[in-house]
Amino acid sequence: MKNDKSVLGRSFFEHKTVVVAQDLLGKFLVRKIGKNIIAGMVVETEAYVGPHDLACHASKGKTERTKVMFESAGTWYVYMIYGMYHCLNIVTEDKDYPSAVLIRALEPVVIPSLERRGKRGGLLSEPTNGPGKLCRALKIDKKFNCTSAVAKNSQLYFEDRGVKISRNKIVKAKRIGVDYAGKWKDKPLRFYIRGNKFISKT
DNA sequence: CAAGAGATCATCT
DNA sequence: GATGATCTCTTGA
Repeated sequence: MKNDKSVLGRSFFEHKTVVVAQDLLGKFLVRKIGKNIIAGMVVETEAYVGPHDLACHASKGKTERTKVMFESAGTWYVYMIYGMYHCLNIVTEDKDYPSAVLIRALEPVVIPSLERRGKRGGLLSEPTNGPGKLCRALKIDKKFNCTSAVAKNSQLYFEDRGVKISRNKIVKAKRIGVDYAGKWKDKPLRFYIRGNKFISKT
């Protein structure tokens, strides 16, 4: 089915974090704001894979801030960083196991039905090539923290629009901004689509 | 072009 | 009181 669009459900996120991080490439992040819909294709992610991962916020234990990562798969983890930017993560794997995928970059997409009506609503006018920037563009803030991406009526969720990213298009790289994580800082847990123009960094 | 600093605040010690 | 899963602007070679 060419035009088959399906919303990703909980089971999609209940696999190993490194697998989910790669499977999310080519999926679409959809944001509903009132009657407007804006969306982007996921082109870059990072995996934070559990309590033993020193770069994972939850590696220091379960606290008020990190308890979201212990939630069931498909829960949003949104937090503020450096006082000015939000980062968007989707919780993965089993409940009580702290792991998540950070959405680092999107490729802007035009929603045809909105464009036809002459609206600009479908086109992202702000850059989305970085975790802080995409949150600004999609107006994501802490209201989404601890909410579900797999619930009906969610205003923020993923869709599969049939785009398939072949294995050899996926680049593995070390994560960014985690120099404090000791031997974990160089682990190849960042994934992005080879040649895509909307990657946060090269 | 590369490198460095500042902005600014929730969270943890 | 320190620091960070960032971004942008300024400085200087």
